[in-house]
Amino acid sequence: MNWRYFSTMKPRYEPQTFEEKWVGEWEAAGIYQAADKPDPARKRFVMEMYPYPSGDLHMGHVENYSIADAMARYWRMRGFEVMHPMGYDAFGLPAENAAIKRNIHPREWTDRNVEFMRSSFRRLGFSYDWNRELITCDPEYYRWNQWIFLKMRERGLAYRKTSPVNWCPVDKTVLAKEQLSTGVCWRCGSEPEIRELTQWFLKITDYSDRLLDEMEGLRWPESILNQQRHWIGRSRGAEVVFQVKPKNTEETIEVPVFTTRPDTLWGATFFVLAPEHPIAEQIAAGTEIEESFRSFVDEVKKQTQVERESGEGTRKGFALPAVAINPVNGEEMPVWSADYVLMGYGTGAIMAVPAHDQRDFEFARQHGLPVTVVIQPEGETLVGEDITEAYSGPGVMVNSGPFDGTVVFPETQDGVDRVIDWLTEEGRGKPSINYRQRDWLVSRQRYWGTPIPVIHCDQCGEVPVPYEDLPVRLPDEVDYSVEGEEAASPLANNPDFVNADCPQCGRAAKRETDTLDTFFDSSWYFLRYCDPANDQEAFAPEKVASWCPVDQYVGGTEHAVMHLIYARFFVKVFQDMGLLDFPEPFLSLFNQGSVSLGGAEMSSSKGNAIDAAEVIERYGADSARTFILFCSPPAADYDFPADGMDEIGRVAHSWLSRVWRVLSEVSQESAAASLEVVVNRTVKVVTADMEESGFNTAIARLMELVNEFSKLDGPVPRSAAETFLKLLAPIAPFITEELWRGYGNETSIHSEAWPSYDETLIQQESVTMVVQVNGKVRERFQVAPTITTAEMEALALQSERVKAHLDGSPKKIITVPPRLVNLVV
RNA sequence: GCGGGCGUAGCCGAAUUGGUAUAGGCGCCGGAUUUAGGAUCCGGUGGGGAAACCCAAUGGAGGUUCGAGUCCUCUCGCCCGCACCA
Repeated sequence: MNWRYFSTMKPRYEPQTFEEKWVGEWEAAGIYQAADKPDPARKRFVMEMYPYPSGDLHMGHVENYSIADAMARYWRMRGFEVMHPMGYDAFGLPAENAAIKRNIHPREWTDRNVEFMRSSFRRLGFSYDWNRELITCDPEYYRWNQWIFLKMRERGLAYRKTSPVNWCPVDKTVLAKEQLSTGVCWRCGSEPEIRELTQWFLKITDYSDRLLDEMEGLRWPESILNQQRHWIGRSRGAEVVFQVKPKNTEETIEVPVFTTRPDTLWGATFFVLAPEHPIAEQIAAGTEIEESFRSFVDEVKKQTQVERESGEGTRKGFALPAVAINPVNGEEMPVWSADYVLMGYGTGAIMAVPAHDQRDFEFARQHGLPVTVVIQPEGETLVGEDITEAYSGPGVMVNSGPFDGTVVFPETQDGVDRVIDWLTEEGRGKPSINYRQRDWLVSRQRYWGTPIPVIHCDQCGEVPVPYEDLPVRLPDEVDYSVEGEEAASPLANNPDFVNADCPQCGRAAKRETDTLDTFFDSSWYFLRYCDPANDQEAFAPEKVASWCPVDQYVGGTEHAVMHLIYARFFVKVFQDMGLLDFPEPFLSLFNQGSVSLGGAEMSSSKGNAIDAAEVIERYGADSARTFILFCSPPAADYDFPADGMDEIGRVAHSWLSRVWRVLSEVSQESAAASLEVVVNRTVKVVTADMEESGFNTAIARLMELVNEFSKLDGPVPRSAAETFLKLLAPIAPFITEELWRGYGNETSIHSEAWPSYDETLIQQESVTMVVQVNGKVRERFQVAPTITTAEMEALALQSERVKAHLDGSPKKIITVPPRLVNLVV
């Protein structure tokens, strides 16, 4: 006997008629709300990188959230307490630029977009705990930015210094080193100018070693870890002091150099100072080359990074009137200034060993400087005049005084360390470690950000705003127009904001007018999710302790050395402050692939996007989600065909329609044994797929099961149908709920337990055994999975088809129960 | 140049990690049903053959192995990240 469960059943799948209804019901039932104190053994903190609130949402965005939501829903069904929050990275340049362009306030623009994003996310059925939503431009959020900033300042981790910094002329603000991609501004692509400015920095370099060493246990894509390792760029070597003698004076100047190859010290044939090096200027000062040197420096400075790259091969140099003394053998060598030596790395000065460093080699050949070989590779004798490139591999030290005959392996430091020890004993040098990473420049000359809570007083200097006065609120009035010679924030135009009393002496003083980089906001928002309404502290340590660290983080690769390093840094600082007791914020990181359309990056503003709202309107939210999870492995890139919108209809909507047709009507009869086996096997493989985030293959398995269902004579047995719906629920939450409730279930499918499977049932299924002769398949049998080796061999040898390829008895028989027999003749 | 990754059907992609290559889907071809459909259902879809059956193929060339998409060597092509880091 069959039941038709839908008295008013619509024959067609029309998701628009029921999807929205469930959003409200789920929220009313509170099924996605996370407790403050979960069972620590059964908790999962799942989150995606929170979005910048923009006014549109396309299928590229949908992928990120669909992946995380499928994970969150799966784990919830697996019995975990799941926290899956959402928030908005609501400060920042785009809001300000858009506001200027449209002549509205950034807050208005932002609020509108937040409202749009929130309703889009609800419509897509993402299982967020909306009670934890946060918006970073909310004073109740950014006051804790200010609190953290002041705490860091107390610990000496936030400080101001004057230095050459990158200033983007289009965005009209300074940039952190991390925000230059290939030498240009990461947002707008313009070439930055170098300006000498006083800026706020965070001392992230104090944490370089921990950032490097503590990443080891993270379940992150190797490429991200590698990018971070390279970004931090720790290199071990020695610092060696050279005596530099300008020709026009008797005095000598001590100039330290950093080298990773102190074993090549005896091969140093010249000495190079960066053009910006103050000692280079000192040497030139008052000599006849002073003018020409200055124009050389100007010429080098004029070059941007991009130009320096294009001018590859020519190494500009300037011979300075000085000699340097090699501390290992007392030999004099000429002193040069050259563009390839950077002031920003090491000490800004190098010993040049052209025989063993390619850059030094090129410079030496171009400027006629000597090349002395001091490392001979095995089985070869290099001659300085003849070689055509530097040799940097392992070998035996020669012409190296006490170290002649020492074998060195630069890769492993073998031999090199002996030289460092010797230098240290002799007082000529010491071990040294250098980092590529620089301190994080966090001040920005923009309005729409967190005001830096500092007051500048003529009497007292730099005075922190007292904690009880936080937050320092952004004023509503803003005048972006005025721009002086000095890079200044629009806040500087607002006298009501700027003028303040010094908290220490009470006299008239001026507020800091720069705001914080928005990466400051995102460095700790995951902690705030644990305690979003706390007005006494940034977060209650016990709440963070019960949910953090984040178990699964989902996002793109673009933040490899920005957000993902900054957040790690903050957590380590909080650990030192005793606010939490774990070293790393994100245990597992999943990078979704990029989504493009017709080979070009999806972008609504460029008119090259598949709009999520349009997909929902035409096919429903489930189709959007199912398509994006099915079209390719979630970590792989996917390029939509030109008719991408139709493709979603052909693939996802038509399959869900089929699901609808096949499962609208179910039978109360129990499933036949053969169907039970198929269902159990499906549970097994889909579970394995979900564990590995293999959503595309999970959907493929579910498609196979639907194909099986449709081969049945009558309606699908209810138990089988419900198992299927549970497996599909994390991916397509609406259709599964609609059908599930249609069967008469009174509570949500999303609160159901994930189906289990019976392995013994799966073992009853016959499998195909193949018989190969010399590796070629000649016969197949359906056999029980429990078949023995002897049975397999017997079966194989009795086959006529096999005998036809056999000339006598096989030399060797390989069996792999229960799948394969290979006969070797 | 350095680091990471990829190359399987016309297209997106599977392949228990060394064991039936091409699951699932799109597209295409054929059939059924329908007043009609760009709907639905069924079947086919590397090549040859009526069929039994035979042969080829995972960018290319070698190698290890009873057996290689998977491991090794070389090579070609593409994508991403970093750019003189001493």
